[in-house]
Amino acid sequence: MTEQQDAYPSMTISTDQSSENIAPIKLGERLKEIRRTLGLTLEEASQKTGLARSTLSKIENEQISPTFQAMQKLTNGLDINIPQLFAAPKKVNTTGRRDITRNELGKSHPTSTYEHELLATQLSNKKMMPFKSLVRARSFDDYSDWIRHDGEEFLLVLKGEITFFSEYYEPVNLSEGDSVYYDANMGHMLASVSEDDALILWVTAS
Amino acid sequence: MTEQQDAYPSMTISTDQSSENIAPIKLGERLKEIRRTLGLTLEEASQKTGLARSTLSKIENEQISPTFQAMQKLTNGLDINIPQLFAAPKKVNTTGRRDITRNELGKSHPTSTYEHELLATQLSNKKMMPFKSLVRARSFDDYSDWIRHDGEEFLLVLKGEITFFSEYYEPVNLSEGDSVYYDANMGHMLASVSEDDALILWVTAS
DNA sequence: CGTTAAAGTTTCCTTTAGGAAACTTAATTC
DNA sequence: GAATTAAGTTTCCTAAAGGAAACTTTAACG
Repeated sequence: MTEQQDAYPSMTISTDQSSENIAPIKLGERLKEIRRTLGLTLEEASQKTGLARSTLSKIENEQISPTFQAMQKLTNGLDINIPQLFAAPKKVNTTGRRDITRNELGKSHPTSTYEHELLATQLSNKKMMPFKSLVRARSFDDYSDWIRHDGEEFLLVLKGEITFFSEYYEPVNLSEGDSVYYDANMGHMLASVSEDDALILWVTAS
Repeated sequence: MTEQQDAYPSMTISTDQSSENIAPIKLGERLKEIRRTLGLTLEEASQKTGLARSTLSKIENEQISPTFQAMQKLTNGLDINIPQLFAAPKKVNTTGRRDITRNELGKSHPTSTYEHELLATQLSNKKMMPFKSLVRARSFDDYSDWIRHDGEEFLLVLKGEITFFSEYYEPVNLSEGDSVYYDANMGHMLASVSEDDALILWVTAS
């Protein structure tokens, strides 16, 4: 498993803008945008939310900071949820992003028990992290402790056979084509059954 | 590809509780819970957030409805994000969920261009949807229009060779072991290159 | 253009949130 | 178990939010 992709005339095309969003949320701006999108006047929005026309105007122009109570009326009345209101001030437009990784050309991270190959390295801010990994471990004892982290994991055996150990269940053997989906907060670890390393694909999301 | 897993002495164990959360958000309660979890006294929280001890107390006891401004101080000071504050009043504890799908024993959904096999059908409310699919289509013409939907997709070729068509890029051929990660809002479609159906694994998240 | 109607803003007043300090309750120490 | 301290609540004041109505701006029409 090589560790460089630069050597390959890369097929990767990606438009990607990272940059965290720490900017103070322009609540008013965002609200006006939403109202406009819904095709509502202040008067109509007022009726739907139960907030005065004047109050809405002031909120939209950042003249006042609405109370939580007011915000609930807003979100209920306009049928939007709160995260939606704040979380996406600047819509991080990801449309059109794409990243191709050729076989054996991911970014390699070898450890004693695994050799992880991170796929789709060109894109940041993505919902999932896909890996292809060689499972080197032969038994439970190769680990010092359970692997445990936030999020969920999906795993599919590409080649070989592995034993999937987990905190709350009995170990199971998985052959080529078998898969598991599990919560990664539950302690877990893998071992190859045969003498050869096993190859797996796994994807995490949190 | 069979469509029943019941026939197989299933390895699937899953603890799963759905139930939407529409209940009026107990902001104060939740806040107190968070503060306690962080091991902070009102005084300490006051220093971190810049809000008066008394104000915090009133908020926690639902005596006042904090302004958005106050809420920002709260979330910044305690280093929590706003969605987290509201969105997860009752922590949906998913720890310990697991679902094993044996090769060729997923839930099958045949169409003219694909035969989708949904994996990990036992668990609901999961962040990812894993599929194994036979790509039946032989050309672009087998489709009437782009496939386009919310979320992101990761795709890996298990067997055969496919052409990956997408709205903003030139078509690319992907062989066994190759993968793509892309935004599913970008129009996309697949065709098998050879006479045989190709086999792919793909995972969506939104 | 001037008139009218609708959408949006500002003013003014009432209600409520936010802060400082007094007070109460719960824990700790002698 | 009284004295001391720390954590939390309530009071009282002031600063800011919310609503009704007056005012200004924009759009539509003759």
